[in-house]
Amino acid sequence: MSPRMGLDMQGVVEAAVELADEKGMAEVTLASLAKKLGIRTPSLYNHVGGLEDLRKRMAFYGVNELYASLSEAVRGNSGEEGVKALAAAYVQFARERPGLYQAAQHAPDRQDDEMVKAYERVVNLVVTVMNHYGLEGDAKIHAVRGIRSILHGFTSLELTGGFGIPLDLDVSLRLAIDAYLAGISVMKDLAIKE
Amino acid sequence: MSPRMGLDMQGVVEAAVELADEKGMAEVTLASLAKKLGIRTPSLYNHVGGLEDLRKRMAFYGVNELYASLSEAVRGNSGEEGVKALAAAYVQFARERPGLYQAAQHAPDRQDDEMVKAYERVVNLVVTVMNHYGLEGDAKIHAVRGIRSILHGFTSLELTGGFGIPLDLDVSLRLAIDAYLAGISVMKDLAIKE
DNA sequence: TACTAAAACTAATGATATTAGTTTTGTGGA
DNA sequence: TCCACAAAACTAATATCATTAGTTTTAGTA
Repeated sequence: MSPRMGLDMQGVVEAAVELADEKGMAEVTLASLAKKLGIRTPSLYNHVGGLEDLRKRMAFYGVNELYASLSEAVRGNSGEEGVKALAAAYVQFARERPGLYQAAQHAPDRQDDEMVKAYERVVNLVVTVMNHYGLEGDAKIHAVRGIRSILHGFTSLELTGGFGIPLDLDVSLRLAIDAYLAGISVMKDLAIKE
Repeated sequence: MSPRMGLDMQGVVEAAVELADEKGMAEVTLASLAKKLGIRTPSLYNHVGGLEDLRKRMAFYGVNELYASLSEAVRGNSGEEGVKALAAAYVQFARERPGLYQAAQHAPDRQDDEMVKAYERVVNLVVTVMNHYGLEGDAKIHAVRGIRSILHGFTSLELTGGFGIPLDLDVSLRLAIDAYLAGISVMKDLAIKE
């Protein structure tokens, strides 16, 4: 053990994420984080490289947590059930940890190998559940982009208060996914018959 | 004309939007905006109420510009063609004016009547093009939420660099919309036959 | 031409991020 | 047991912002 073990980076990042979930990413400053941790602002530089570095680490943490939630939800379910379980887990994650979800949206640095890998794990999970539809090559990529768009778009609109009318949001998402999947199925049938 | 006509609010907001399009919303500060306009920071307070007020006005401007682009694109087209024209115009807007699109995402203040109305105009445009599908009541609202989720999700992921693979993005969006619309059609047919 | 109100300014304050350099302190080895 | 040291935390200082208060400038109008 190193001399004088105090805070560590993981604890700092997790405290920052707590702040984000409580008050939103905009309220996560080095000043507010230091206050929460009971230390002075410059002491944070012993654990993170600065505000931008903190945000990157929060994004990394968020993407990994999202992956954990999604893979847990998908486990055992395959095909259409898998997609529905994934979708439900996706919005649940964003609702329970809105700040962390927001943090995970930080534009991924393509030079950062660890970050790219973490991001790809999530995308590959979506690819896996979509395998049930028997799409190949580009068609599969397009289909995955579609699902990801629905999930992120719906979540983002819900979180920013974009849906005004008080009509059950879970039903909206379920119907959107159902329609999209039904559409993929019929389009695939059409393509085969040609 | 009032004494000493200099800048006006509209000019300030438009300069801020230019900054946003050039460098992203994060770079839009009162300091950088004042520099761009060749005045000192406090002078901006003659035209806007502060940074938060500026952001609200940028969002309002963005939502109105988006509406103008979308309604122009939809004009004349009805039904499925209308939806496709809307979708194409939506992503085109975000690509040409990424900062303005980002600005328009600022969570709408439900107390601000003008803002709420501007936002509703956009949503109602989507409602209009979706009328072709003959959905009624809640079903229509759910369907509109679905389209909005696809459009915003796709756009947001594209702008933040969420799509890594170099595969034609326009095709991805077109297929996603096609699949969703096809799905809505078959689901409606099923519901009728029951 | 003189008045006036808006526009723009200077000055000052408080919050933030960041760097440099100092002090504290817990742990592992002498 | 005690001591050295490295990490942690600190103070001090600087630079950038947003914001407020109060002053000066200036273009249109009476």
